[in-house]
Amino acid sequence: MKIGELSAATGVSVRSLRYYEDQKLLTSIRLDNGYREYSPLAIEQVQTIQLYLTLGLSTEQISSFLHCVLKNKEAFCAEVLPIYERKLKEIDDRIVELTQLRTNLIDRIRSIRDEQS
Amino acid sequence: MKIGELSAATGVSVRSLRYYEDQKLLTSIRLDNGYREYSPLAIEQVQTIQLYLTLGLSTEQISSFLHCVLKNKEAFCAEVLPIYERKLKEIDDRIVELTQLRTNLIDRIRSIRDEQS
DNA sequence: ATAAACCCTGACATCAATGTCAGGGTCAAG
DNA sequence: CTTGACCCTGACATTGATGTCAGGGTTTAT
Repeated sequence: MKIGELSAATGVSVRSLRYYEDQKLLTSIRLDNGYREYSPLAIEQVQTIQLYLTLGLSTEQISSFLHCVLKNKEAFCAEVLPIYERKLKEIDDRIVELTQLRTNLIDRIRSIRDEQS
Repeated sequence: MKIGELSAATGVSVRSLRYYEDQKLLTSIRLDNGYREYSPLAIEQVQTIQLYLTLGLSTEQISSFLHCVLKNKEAFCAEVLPIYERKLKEIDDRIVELTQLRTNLIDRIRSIRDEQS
């Protein structure tokens, strides 16, 4: 499968597929003409990468456990849990931050409205 | 007041003060030697800028109403409210997004823990 | 054989406030 | 007069996945 086909099959841009390879998330062999050739398994692999990206993980984090997850169930990859937990803490912290901002903004909006009425 | 003094008085770096001027948030006059000279009012002005930055507004947004806010109370500046409301919506959207991500992560963490026990 | 559709690499742009460095002028105290 | 502490401008770096373009080779269908 050539890169354009993999892109069509996954909805991921050609640019991104090359980037994933750069980041060691995806491998391909090269044909004599220099074109990348992908195994059919690459489709599932790309979908897995996308899944982790939408979870907010970085390519670096993904690369640290992807080799394992592609062979086993997540639960058997010891690297996954700590990364999930770190990410969860990041998200919780960020939600707290945004919530405080939100409260502050709402107060200020109310003040303006009150002064105008 | 020279830029270093303003920086000391506000806790804002010299680099940032120059940037604010670039972005039309702050003005200064120039002495014969090319140095910036600030009025004592600049201290309060910088603190006001900082306040809006911590609310998550961009320098561009701030510059759109700062001239008004420095002269009047916020409530009399018609430009402020719509910007606050837009920002509030952004924050709410982001909180929803993060909350979904959070739920997803928690589910995955639980699955892993369940499978291991 | 030619054109369209693919593929390749390398590089710059995005967002935005701030850090940092280089190269150079100014001022104040000893 | 020298040294250290300021000040100036201009420019590159940061973050990170992706878009986009240039310049050039390959393949495929007509």
